[in-house]
Amino acid sequence: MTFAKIERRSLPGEVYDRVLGELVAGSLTPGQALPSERALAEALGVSRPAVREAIGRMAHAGLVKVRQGGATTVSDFRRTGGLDILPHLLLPGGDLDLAVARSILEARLAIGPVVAGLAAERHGHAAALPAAVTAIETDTDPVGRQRQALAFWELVVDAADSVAFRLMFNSLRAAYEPALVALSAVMADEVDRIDAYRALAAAITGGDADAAPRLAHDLLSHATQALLHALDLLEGARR
Amino acid sequence: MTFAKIERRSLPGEVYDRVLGELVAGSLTPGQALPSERALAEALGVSRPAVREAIGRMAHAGLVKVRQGGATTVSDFRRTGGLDILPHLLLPGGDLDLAVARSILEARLAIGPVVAGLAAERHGHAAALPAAVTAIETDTDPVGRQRQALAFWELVVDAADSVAFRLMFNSLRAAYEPALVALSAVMADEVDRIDAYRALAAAITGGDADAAPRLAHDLLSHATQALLHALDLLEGARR
DNA sequence: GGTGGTCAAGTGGTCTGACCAGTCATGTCG
DNA sequence: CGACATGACTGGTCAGACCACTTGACCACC
Repeated sequence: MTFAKIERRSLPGEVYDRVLGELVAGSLTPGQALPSERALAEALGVSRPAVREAIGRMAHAGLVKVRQGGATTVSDFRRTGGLDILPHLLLPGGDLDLAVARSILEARLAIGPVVAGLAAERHGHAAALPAAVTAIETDTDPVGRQRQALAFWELVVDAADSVAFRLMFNSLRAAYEPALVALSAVMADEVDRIDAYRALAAAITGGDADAAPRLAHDLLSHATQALLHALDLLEGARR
Repeated sequence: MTFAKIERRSLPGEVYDRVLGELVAGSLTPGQALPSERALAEALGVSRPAVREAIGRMAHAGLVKVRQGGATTVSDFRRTGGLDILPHLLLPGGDLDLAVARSILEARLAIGPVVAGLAAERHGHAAALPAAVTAIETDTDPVGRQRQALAFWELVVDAADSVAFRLMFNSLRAAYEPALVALSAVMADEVDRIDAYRALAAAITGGDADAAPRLAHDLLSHATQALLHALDLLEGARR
């Protein structure tokens, strides 16, 4: 028997999610004034510090603009938000946002090969790659394989030795992981191609900066196609 | 006469920057325990709520791990941080981090062409591009030209109609903007190539998804080369 | 008619002090 | 020696207060 983790969410976190939910849902439009902290605190049944902390995070993330004395106004998160709000946009209120999912897939397909190329150029810390491939191969669970594949890519990003791409990967993973279980069926196609992983690992460790991007693109494009197709179907079904 | 805006920094923001500074400077290593909120508050001469809010933001950004009852521990920001901490890594304490700068340039060079390609594919909302090129051309101030060029790229990203790339752009811009003035000399080379911008704009509005990435790469690679060279020189000088 | 001054109300900014809840090291007892 | 109570310490939350600031209305003045 497995026990689901008891979730202990913090109060400010809850408030943050709640307000952000209103924001991405569109009931709070850019430029509009947020209710005052005191009013929000009363409406949500929490104390002002909790609301303050949540709003402070939102301001830090560029989602709202607070001005002392004046009202806190909503910013256009598409113009001012950072990559870290991606998870909230992907699953606003539990439903998958198809446009966001599509854009994440595009980003994955575009960036993966670049990172693989950089990793091949610098092939310094890529010694662990073959073991990571074996780990994918050994894992029989579809979800487990996805996690192993994620770990594989993490090593690739590490080998690329680029802070910017590393942080980008972290943000994208944060958006991807919650949907990981739901995607396991569609992704099985990709994570089963052990040979493709092995070839990519070999190109990187071998320092083949020409082949690595090509192999990475080849590896990623299959599932990307499948997923985009699935998204199209979903979109049709929702209409 | 122009007046510089009076900047009013918030106390929690100050605390955040201070602690993050310690973190990226390496005096707080991953796994290490942060001083308690009360101790930090006393050490920094502020109240506990201010410290709490700062730590709350850091936890939200994945920089530290707080556990009720236990100590707050430092995470490895390279493994858990999001793209939004990039500005802090680029200018830790005012000095430019060369490796970070290099990685941002690589990311720019890799992503720009992809976004341009997507924009050409979808050429839906690219009507404003020619005007943006004219805006670059009209501006005589080197720094102003850079800002106009940034606005140009913003339109390109918009035309690409990809949320993920949009947010990525926002994060990268946040890292880039503080250094904009310092870079104006090296970037002048790029922003003076009005014809290259015009050609790229034409390819995008014309829906030429083959030429757009090529033109974008061509446009970006020049300054990238120059900047990487400048970074090498800087690195040599620092040694 | 425009300018600037004054004032009150409302907002965010910060602090204090308090209590709750969870963790951990300590020391005691079996 | 080991299991276990216990107390010190940590973060989580709250209420209430005061300060700093913005806004808008009103008013006196030029």
